[in-house]
Amino acid sequence: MAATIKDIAKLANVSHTTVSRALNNSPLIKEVTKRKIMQIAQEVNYIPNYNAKSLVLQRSHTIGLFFTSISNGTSSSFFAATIRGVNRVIGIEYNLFVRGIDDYLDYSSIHRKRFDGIILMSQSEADNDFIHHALEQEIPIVVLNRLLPGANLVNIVSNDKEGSYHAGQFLIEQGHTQIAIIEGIKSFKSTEQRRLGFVQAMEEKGLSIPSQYIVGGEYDTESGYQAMQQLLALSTPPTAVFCSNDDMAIGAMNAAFEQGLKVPQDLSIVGFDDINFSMYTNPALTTVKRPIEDISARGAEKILEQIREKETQQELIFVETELIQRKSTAVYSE
Amino acid sequence: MAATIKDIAKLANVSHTTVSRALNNSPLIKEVTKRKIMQIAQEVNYIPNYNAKSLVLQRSHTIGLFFTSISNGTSSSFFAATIRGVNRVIGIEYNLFVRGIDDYLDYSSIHRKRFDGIILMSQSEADNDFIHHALEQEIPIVVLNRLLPGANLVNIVSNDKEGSYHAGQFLIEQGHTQIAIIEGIKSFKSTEQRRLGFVQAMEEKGLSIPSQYIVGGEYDTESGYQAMQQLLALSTPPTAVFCSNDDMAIGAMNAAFEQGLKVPQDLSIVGFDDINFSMYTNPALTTVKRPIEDISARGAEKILEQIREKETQQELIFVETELIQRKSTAVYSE
DNA sequence: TAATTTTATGCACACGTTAACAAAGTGAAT
DNA sequence: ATTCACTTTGTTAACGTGTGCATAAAATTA
Repeated sequence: MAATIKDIAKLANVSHTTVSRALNNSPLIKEVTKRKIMQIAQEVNYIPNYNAKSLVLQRSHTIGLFFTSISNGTSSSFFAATIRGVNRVIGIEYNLFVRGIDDYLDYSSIHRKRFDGIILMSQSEADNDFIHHALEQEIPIVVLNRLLPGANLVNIVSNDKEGSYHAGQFLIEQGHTQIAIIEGIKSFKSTEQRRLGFVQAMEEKGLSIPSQYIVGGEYDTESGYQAMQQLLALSTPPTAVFCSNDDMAIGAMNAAFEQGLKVPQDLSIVGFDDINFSMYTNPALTTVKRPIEDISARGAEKILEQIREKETQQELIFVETELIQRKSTAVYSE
Repeated sequence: MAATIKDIAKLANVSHTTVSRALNNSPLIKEVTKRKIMQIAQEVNYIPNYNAKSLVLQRSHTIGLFFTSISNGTSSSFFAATIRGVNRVIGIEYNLFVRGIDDYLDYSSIHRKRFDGIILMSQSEADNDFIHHALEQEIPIVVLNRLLPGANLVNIVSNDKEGSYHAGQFLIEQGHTQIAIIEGIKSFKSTEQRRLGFVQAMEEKGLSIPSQYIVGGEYDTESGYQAMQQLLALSTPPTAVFCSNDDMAIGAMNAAFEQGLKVPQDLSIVGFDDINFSMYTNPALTTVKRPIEDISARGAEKILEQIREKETQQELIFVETELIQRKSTAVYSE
């Protein structure tokens, strides 16, 4: 059915090698022949067989975009932004392959022949095995979102620690002293980074954080809701809460409303990420913006670069975060 | 580097043919040999080369998940839910390939050899060319989300018309008579269906819809916000608004708040989709639930079925929608 | 034991492409 | 005209796997 280079060869009265060369624009072929062959290829609607190509060239034309998990702890907006960013950069000559690491029982199917390169949106230390495997297989890899100091790969991360430091600092500047934090999934690196930045801001100003003011969440809305309920049940509830992501901040806001509290008059709330909806919550959410889509796009550029240049580079790229002040925070007043 | 069946053949002192058969569990091979070969394959950590396999078997082990567009008009939650649903069903022996149709200038690279099957989350009539192309290439395809009557494919759609009919009916039952609709992207089929259902509800009760009460949006939050501004600027603004999706409903709510209106006391708002956040808006959004993830999962099951049975079936599956009553709607009171 | 059937294995080619090497053609310099 | 260099094309094998057909080995039957 579908035409092959051999079919074209017959029509053009040349060998299939010549056709192959012509189509790959090899300088070995005379211009006239080249044009004739191109012409015929057009006419028979020739489409190269990528499996054959991949087999002989030992390349897959596939880029793997992996997440720690697709179903757990990856919010929709985060997930979508990542794919959008990568998709923007990767041309259609590449297959874009999307999976969660936790779908794999073992990594034997992850190897060089199947992936020209891997982009990993990494959220958990549990990914280390996967990364190790990829490096072992000598698959070019860029890891996004989670800092891996010293590893021989391209690493692009947002400066979460600094971001949450600014968030904490901001709340203090607003006169708050009773400030709580709702954390993300325990095993996620981002959870740790965001706590660290927050704690640093507190300590610098000599504020202590009672242990009841540090409460765990799961990065989803429901868990933010529950965490806030917990905080509000305390004998001295906080006057401001820093949430480790926007999803939880939205849940937290709801819990506050349910108790009849007003945000920001009675309670200030800060989120993290600046997802699409943050601008449209009521009140609009003050949050730390983290440019996921850009990070992903840069990751994609980097992986293409590595594939082109056929050498793995080591690089650490920090992307800055930015505090977006909206309406969910206010100056503390007794 | 990586072991091939020939390597195993040498180690086992058999031909590569025997190895191939053994690994494919052919009944031609003696149990003992089979076990021996399996054993060795394990030891050398054999991984089949899918390019070679695909080349000879004429199958790609790839399932394409296509969207009308990845960047325009596809909301994050919708996008993520779709991928989650498909991902849940498709085993890791398949490549899951994700792309937007609008990334393609022409469809020459979409052919049988490259895709065992295609799942299309279709939103626009502009997709018809693509569908036609797939059918022509005899690629098994299931189309989700958009009704294609009579086409020779599996078609899974939510009953949007009925859903919005119920939404309209509900608002009328609440005593509203001045009801507006904020529509989605013009070229999207869902836009039409949702309008149709809504209009039907109105007409059945003898309510007319003034043309100013039908206002266009783009399915994103910002456009819902603007559309609502438009409505509120009218000399007689509506007392209830049906929004063609939740994203726009959230934008609309914000516009209302900005004008000092209270939802639902001054204005009732209904959305469509029941995205994650709908439960957490303030007030929580009354909306029509559409089970995207389930639709996608069923689509994935269907495509696998078609691939297994090697015959394209024609089937139309309707998935019911459900009105979820929350707090953004109230009985009309003058 | 010989003939026949059944079972297990191997040979050789195919899938569609690229590439090293060989060969033929072209033109210029001697 | 002969040699040489260069340009263009063809021959052949290779990538890793599956399969029709031939064949060898084993089991069954006569």
